[in-house]
Amino acid sequence: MKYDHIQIEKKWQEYWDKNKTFKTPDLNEIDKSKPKYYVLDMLPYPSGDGLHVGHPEGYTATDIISRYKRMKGFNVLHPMGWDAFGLPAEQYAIKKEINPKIGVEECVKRFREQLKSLGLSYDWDREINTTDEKYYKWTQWMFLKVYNSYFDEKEKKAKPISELHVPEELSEKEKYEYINSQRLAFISESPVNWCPELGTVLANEEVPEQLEKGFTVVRRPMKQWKLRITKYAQRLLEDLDSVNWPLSVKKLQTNWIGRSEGAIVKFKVKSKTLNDEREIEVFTTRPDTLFGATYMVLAPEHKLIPEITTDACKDKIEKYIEAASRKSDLERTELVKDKTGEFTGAYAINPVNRKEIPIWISDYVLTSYGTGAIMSVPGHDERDMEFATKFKLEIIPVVIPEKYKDTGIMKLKEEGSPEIIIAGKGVEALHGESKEFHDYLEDVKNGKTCFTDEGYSINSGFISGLQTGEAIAKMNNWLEENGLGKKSINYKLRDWLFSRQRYWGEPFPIVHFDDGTFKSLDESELPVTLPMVKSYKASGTGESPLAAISEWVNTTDKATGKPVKRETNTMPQWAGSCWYYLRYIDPLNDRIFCDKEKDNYWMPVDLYIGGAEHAVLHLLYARFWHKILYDLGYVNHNEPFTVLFNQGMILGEDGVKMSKSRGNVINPDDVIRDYGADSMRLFEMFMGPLEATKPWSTEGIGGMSRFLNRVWRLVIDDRTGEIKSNVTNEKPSEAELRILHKAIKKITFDIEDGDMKFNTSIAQMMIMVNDAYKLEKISKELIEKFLLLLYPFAPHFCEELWEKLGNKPSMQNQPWPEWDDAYAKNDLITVTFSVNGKMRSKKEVELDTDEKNLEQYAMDDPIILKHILGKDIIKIIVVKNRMVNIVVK
RNA sequence: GCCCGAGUGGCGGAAUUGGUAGACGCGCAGGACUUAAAAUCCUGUUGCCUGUAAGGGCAGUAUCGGUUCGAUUCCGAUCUCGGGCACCA
Repeated sequence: MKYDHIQIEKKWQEYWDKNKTFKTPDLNEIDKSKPKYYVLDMLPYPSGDGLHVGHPEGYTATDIISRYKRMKGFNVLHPMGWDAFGLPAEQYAIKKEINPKIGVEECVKRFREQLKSLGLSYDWDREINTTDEKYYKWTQWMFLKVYNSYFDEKEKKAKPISELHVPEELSEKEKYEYINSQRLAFISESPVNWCPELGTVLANEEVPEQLEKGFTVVRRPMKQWKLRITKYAQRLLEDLDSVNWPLSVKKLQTNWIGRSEGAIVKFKVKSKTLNDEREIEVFTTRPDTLFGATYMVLAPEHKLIPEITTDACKDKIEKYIEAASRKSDLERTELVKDKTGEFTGAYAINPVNRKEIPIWISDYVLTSYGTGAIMSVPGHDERDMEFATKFKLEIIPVVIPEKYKDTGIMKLKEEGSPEIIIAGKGVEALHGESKEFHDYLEDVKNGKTCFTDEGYSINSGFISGLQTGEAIAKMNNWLEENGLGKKSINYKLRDWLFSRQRYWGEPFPIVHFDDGTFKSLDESELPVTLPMVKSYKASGTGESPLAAISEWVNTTDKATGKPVKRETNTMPQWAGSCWYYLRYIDPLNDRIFCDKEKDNYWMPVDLYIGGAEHAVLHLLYARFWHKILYDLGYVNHNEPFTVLFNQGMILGEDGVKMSKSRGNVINPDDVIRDYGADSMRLFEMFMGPLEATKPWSTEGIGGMSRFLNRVWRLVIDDRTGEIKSNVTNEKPSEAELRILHKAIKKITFDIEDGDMKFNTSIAQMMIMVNDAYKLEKISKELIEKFLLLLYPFAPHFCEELWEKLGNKPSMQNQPWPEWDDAYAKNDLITVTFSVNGKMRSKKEVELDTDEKNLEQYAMDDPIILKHILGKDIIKIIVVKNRMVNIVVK
């Protein structure tokens, strides 16, 4: 009987299902003396197209680890579920003209079948679906927790809003507003990323992906829900140190959070339109360049603009603001290389030298970063220089590179007049002495050179002559002493835009009163379910389709009996996946999202595998939610995922990304039908390290199927289907033990080291099989041990042979084999002999032959003798168990 | 422009820590079995030069240079590709 993958895989999948082989018992039934291991795959989004070959790659890796860890005696949690709210599911449903709920059911069914056909060892009793109301009830519950919390600046953590100190003297309305302004979930009216094609707003993190798909994204002021993730910027940054994640992902998150240290500086405004003096605050990372600030620029959205603009400039300014507001982000950045701007007619006073400097507006200053205003130091900032050159604004060099330190600073310090290099004596003094330095200063003044690095201050009064670091420190002190500014830290990270104007998402547990106020629902009123409707297409007006369903929107406030309208925005796709890993731990609990004791046992996740595309989106959001839950005491750990691993992409056979339009998509169903799930699993692991991007190969998987057939025929007689006659019950011979123990050692190391390089494990198994074929007879014990090694990789195949050899299923209960170094090591080792570093000869010697003998062997070697004949031996290097190198002249 | 990561045969990829470059697989070539094919098994497979042959020589891990007895591995510069960020003051 030949190896029949279709029949065998079906048989064992049914067996595992029926016997619940991979069920993880509830906490009170578990043997707690064993260590735990939580292996998690990133929650898949079931699409209409089904799986592609990229999905099983990561899933196979986690499956290997799961099966291995169970054999090693761990309690393993290895669950699977579905992330199904959001745009793709909704777009799919629109295309098919069905309700998304129906569409999701279809896709999930298909995905589940496909995953099962891969023989993955999930505990299917813990399956979750983010669109199930029993699930999203808790997503809404968590939103309430976020909404009903504020961030305590002293303790740097979230606390219940009931603990917030509200000033007594405020009126009721002011109190309401004050509390709302402190909540971690809040409504804000600000420019957001509006995507007209999708009819919804997008989070900053989502914009690049949609632009890549060819959608447009424009800035548009809208009232939206946001989550105050910025309060957690510092913790999200710091705690990256405590997790074992790929450096690239840490780097990505670090850049996204974008911490920068600097100072806030206050500039007084001098304007004809104002009687009192107003102040403009700016953020700068280089307070040492304050003496070089020759003008200011405000973002077009800056609040002070209407107040300070002079009548003469009003028209032009208003026009500019109008034009800027209509530009998309893309237009404001990439497409427009030329700087634009307008003069307000107003001036500010540079606090360090009392100089009057003009105030401009320009869209190169972003309203959402820092204070929305900058001081311009054109000599030392490329953007400022570009602007200054275009509008003919003054440029003063205030920092010089290290190489001019001596010619510049030292010399002038001796003369006691460090700050007058530009005019008068300073320049005179330099003439003839250092033309190069003089030319450098001229280039800066003329806008030809821009020096943005650190160096030494010049033309800067009390900080002239200081190195940048010292200059910054001294300036910061000066600012603080004079009440003109202070040290400050800024982050690029913005608050998370949390509402979408679409149907297919979690409704907010919020209701609005007629007077414009709103309140959250009580926990007992959850879940707020999505109404089943016919038309759920995006209205495109900026309003959710839910707004049109009056019988859903209009309801009554439980507490007051007043008529209220439900919030009609829905939550973004990421909401459900922010906490799913907690639900797996306690999926049926209807009292709480996850029992705290169970959380304490299973969390944190020991291994988390998924694609790199989630580096900032999901992984940042999930960490943020987890920290809030931690602060409020619902979970026991600060970070959810201890180890993260990114699997690489699988490309088409042509070496480019798989896509329908290219026609290079490989369907796993076909592969499993033709070669079997075991061959596919093995091949995906054999293609290369898990993290690498690598092309698919149909011929390659044929080779893997050949390998399994070779193993099969090693044991089974093809014609009779019986165990082959040369398989004996004798103990393995020494030769057999040698090939076995080497393989056990290699494979155990490969799995344990966490590099996810299973290609070498499989190579080792192939070597073992090749060696076994050379034996006259084979011990049954050897084959059984080999099957245990192969089992995590090709489980159906191994279960079948295991059973055929007379053993009881399942192999899952067998312990992982141990190796003995006495057999894993080679007794004989090949040592190479080199002359002048060039390998000339080699010899087999016993392991650990001492250096003296090795040297003697080399000197006795006729080939070596030939190469050193008639030459002087300068040096002999001997490395035990490796080589001898003779240096001659 | 800035920040990561990677460049090894025809291809995917191996090479503890600086110590035999190319494990294992694919492909290809030759052979065995077969009436034939498929399947299977065996042999060979970095390039160039040399030899009837066994063999021998030289070059070779993107390029150039450095450290070293010895470099795919360490250091410096350059090139190419992939990923991320991009007026963040």
